[in-house]
Amino acid sequence: MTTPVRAGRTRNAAASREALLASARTLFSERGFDNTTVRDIGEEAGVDPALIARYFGSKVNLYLATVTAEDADSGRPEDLQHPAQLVEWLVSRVELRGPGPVLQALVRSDSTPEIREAARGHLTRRLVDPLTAMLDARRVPDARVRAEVVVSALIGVLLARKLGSFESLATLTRRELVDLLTAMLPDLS
Amino acid sequence: MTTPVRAGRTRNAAASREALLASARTLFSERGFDNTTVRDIGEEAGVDPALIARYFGSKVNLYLATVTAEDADSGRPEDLQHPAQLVEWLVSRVELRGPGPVLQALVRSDSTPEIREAARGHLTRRLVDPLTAMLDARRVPDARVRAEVVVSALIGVLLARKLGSFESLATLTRRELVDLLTAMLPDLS
DNA sequence: GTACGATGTCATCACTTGATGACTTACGCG
DNA sequence: CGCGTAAGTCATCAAGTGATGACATCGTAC
Repeated sequence: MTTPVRAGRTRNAAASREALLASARTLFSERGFDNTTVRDIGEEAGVDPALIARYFGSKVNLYLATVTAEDADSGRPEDLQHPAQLVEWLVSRVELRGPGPVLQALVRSDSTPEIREAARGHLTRRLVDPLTAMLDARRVPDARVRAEVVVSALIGVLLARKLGSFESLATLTRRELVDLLTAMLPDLS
Repeated sequence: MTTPVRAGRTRNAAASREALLASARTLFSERGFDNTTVRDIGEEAGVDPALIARYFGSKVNLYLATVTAEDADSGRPEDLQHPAQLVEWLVSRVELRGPGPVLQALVRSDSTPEIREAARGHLTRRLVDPLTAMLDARRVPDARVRAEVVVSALIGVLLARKLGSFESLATLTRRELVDLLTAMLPDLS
């Protein structure tokens, strides 16, 4: 046990790595994979972009690391009991932390298949599977496909709102949005 | 009245222009703006990409031309009377002709503001406004914001389906999808 | 049939991107 | 101290991008 993980101040590999990861998450989440450059990430993190290669190997691997980090995140929707809570959770999360790199990938055709697959798996595990279980428990028919429809619909609405594509949608309060979505999707109530 | 518009065979500016426009629509619709190169468009159209500059000025202008062409398209949803018909129309359209360059833009953060604005206006005019009118006529409260939610939700679902992001969703027949969406969104029935 | 303008081709520019490796600097141990 | 290595910096590469303009070639009017 030689060096503690957060060793020195000015030179700190762990801190640089985390800074890159955090910036990558933010930027991928805002702009998608292709529209984020490693130089952007480095600048945002205050770290030389060459270190991305050192710590993550490549831009793609950095992206995959953000997905993994997302998986390890707190506030698991698996704990929720009622579908309406999932809407609440998802909306809050997007409002507070941005759509995240994964939601973007659902409806974007860019990126390598590798990336799409990672995002797809993440979404299925974190959102579709839990929702399917909830619907099943409530004897909703076609639970799985309905869960997929709900998740992709929610993502469409949340991304459109985040991007300011529609005026009325963008100006709703969070509460109003949650209530409206719950009202409009009876499977959730 | 010197030269008819569709003059010679081998050399035909109008035909080349149309070929570029059609290919651009297809590729923008599949990959989004940034992930489509002018070389791709030229190859797909069987036309030298340099002609894009000649006939449209720039790649951005070519995109805007596809949006305008979309506006002039047949099968206007404005003619529809019932919200459920709009789902039918939108689903059919996406299945047959792809999502189109405009739907992509709703949930994508790439592209210039210029492009986003054009796509936004198009969507509002073609989908949100008619749906708002229909909901208004049926005395649905908050018609406009509900229309925006429905449209962005539908786009989320259709893009996810088109991209194969979710398995069950991708394997539905068109009919099943329409019925399911109509059932899940009571505003539409 | 010939000359001119419209149409199409091509090489190339300037720029951006992800990646790489040689170089420099600071930390921490002895 | 001073040295070795981890950490950070920088110049540069190769590939790809949109755009441009010089050039070639076809079609048509005269």
